Amino acid sequence: MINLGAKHENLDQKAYSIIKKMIIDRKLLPGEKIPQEKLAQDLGISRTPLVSALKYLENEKLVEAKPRRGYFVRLFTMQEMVSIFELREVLEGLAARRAAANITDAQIDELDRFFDPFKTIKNITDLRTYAREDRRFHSFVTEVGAKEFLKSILQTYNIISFSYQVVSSEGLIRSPNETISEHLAIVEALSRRDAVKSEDLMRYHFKQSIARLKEEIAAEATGTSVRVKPLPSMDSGQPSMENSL
Amino acid sequence: MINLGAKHENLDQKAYSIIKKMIIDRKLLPGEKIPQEKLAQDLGISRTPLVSALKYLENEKLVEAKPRRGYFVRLFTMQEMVSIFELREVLEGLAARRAAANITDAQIDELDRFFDPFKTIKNITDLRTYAREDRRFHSFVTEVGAKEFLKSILQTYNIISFSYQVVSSEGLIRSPNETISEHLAIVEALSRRDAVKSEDLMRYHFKQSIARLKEEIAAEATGTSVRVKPLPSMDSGQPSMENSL
DNA sequence: ATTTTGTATTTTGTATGCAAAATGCACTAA
DNA sequence: TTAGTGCATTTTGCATACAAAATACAAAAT
Repeated sequence: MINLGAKHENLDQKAYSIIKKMIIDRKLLPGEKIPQEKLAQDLGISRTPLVSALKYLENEKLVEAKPRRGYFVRLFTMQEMVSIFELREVLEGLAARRAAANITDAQIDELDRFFDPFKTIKNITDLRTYAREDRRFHSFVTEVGAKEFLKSILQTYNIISFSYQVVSSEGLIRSPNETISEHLAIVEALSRRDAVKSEDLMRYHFKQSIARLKEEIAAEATGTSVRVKPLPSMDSGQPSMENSL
Repeated sequence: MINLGAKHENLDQKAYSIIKKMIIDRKLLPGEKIPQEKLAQDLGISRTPLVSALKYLENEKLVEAKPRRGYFVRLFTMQEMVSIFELREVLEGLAARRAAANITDAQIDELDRFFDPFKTIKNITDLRTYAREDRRFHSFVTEVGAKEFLKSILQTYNIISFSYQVVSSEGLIRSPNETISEHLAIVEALSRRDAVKSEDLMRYHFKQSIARLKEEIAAEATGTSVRVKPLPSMDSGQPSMENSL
């Protein structure tokens, strides 16, 4: 007896996807209140499945419930963003380790072409394109190495990173000239299916960015820099899930 | 202006806590269907807040929703249990790292008394007491080192580990004689506030248990052993959240 | 002009009702 | 005996209704 997926996708699931996308695409901004009645009408559903969807988003931390006051798009402090990156460090490290163990020959071919346009350039200036490739790369590793639990957690925190857009310059914490070699080193370790090295390099990559992030925060505190801010608005052309490093 | 907590705790939160406890205490067993109408009546509430609570438990993975069929206490395969332990490896590793950085002098004193009754014994036979101490130890590290995000994730997976009771002999994967030295080494590193060492040792501790777990699974597959099974029933006297290693 | 108070309006939390789907069960056919 | 088949019963998903709480806002008091 086959159990055909068992997923009809109810209204709350659809609402969930739509609202999630609205947050990612910054149609709903951090801190903003979510108008239940209005949103329900816009989606053509009642409040019941809408609130269900909000519950999901609540433990995904994308949304915050204040009892008797409603739901708000969640806002993160800089300290919390650092915590999230520390989480991503160990989780993507694990994903890389598993990816090295699972990767197929075809996937290795695909992997080898990552960052191709940048391999020969000495000074990378096209931040937008590099940032996109960066996100695509992290997505790829997650896709190959993470399933079920790890995948769902990682997706959540990647979305937070991205939707909050901690950093300016296309979301890059460090310049491409600094990170390209790290990226290529990870690619190389994965190609060799070296699990330990892949994990180590991925964690090193994150550690470096976290250190920089902390510097930025310290600098901002002393008034030296003001690059760290949520964007005022933006339509992510490609709704990639990853934040760039 | 003070924002007094902002938590009145609605019915769904209460239901959530109660159901969670029922799963931990094995009043509801893995695979079992959750009878909405009946449970709602037992709790003296309507289905609306009950279903809300189930949504929470759903993305905590303690419960599984099959559309149009209802909610079921989630059941995990052995492979999934290994994945969960791999997750705990990196997450508790991170928790240990942070704990080493945050721990107070008072907490170090407390920590030093962990495993006291076992320090002088050459062959530990009281598995039950050791297992409890083990869980208490892991809880302590989580409490000191993990907050917000990390904490909530860890709690979830610790509960799964415990509620599913992967392993026999009080939930211990390896014998106390094997793990006591690892535990004491972690205690020592934390006391010295050595973040790197604390993380490394915690991960080593998990890696060892994971390796053993995989052996168990392989052995079970070839019919050598049958120790790995969900318990038929049991009232956890102390509802500790941690699974023992 | 600002703060406070009181009242009208909106929004939340929860129960309830109902159609559609799933389940259980008696009956029939092999 | 086992395997269908059709019908009655239960359960789910969702909309709706409504009391209690929160909010907005106007009038009064400082």
